[in-house]
Amino acid sequence: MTRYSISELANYFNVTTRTIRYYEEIGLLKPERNDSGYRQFTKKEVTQLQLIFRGKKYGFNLDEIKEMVLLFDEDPTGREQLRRTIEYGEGKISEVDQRIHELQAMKGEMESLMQVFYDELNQLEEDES
Amino acid sequence: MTRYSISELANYFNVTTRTIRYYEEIGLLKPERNDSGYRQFTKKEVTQLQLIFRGKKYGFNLDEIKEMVLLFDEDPTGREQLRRTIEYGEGKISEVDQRIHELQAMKGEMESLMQVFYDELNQLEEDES
DNA sequence: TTTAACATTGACGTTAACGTGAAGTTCAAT
DNA sequence: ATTGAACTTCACGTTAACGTCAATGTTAAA
Repeated sequence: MTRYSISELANYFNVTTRTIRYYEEIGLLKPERNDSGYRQFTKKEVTQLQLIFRGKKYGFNLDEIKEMVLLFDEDPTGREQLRRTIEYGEGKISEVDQRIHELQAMKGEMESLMQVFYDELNQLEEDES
Repeated sequence: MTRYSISELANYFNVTTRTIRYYEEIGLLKPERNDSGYRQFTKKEVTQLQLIFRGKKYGFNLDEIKEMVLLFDEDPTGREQLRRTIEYGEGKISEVDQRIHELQAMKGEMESLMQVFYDELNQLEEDES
């Protein structure tokens, strides 16, 4: 199994090592250590970091992201636990869906604001002829 | 023309008056004042605040939002200025579009992560019969 | 006309998300 | 064996985006 050092990951994700250490500090990651105390990252942490940076980019804060990461980290055992996990996960997915819709609304708004400028420009070009 | 007080707007947008004052501090708003120095908000500021809160919700910081607000605030006069404004605006719109796509990707990823839980639950229900 | 609810400007406090040394340890290469 | 790069853990510093007083002025209603 491939192991990565902290600076390899920092380079890959274009962040500093401090950022990754901070994520461990607040419980977002729990990488293994080797005999001398160095962090050993695996594919699992890479996946988690991907989720983290995606989430950050779209306005979720680290506390919300933590909930998501932990959700997909533990395996819920037992029907009831599974059902709760699924319910929570569906809630998060519909939150994302909500954001998509509002972003689309925002885009529409910006486009209609732009329309004013388009009209003005057309007016100017017409006057020229 | 209808005028609004600072607390009317704060109530409407569900923020504190401090927030709105802060937005004026950093140049996001420039409301008129009456004789006694009270801020007088009009429809213009309402529109700007709408843009601000939308933007914030979707990961833009106040500096980026400031650029957008100022963009739709000034009337660019002259062909060249107008063209540059349109070009900039289109860039911003495609940034929003980009975010929409990535959010959709995120949603897809979360759904496939959930699939694992669905399968496990089905497995458990089957075992029961 | 006084009282309560609003407004104003400072100005210092707070929190999230890191930045930035310092002081020491480990490892790979010369 | 030594050097330099990369790692470790403190621990204090920084910035954005407000929160939270304090001291004072304004206004509408009783």
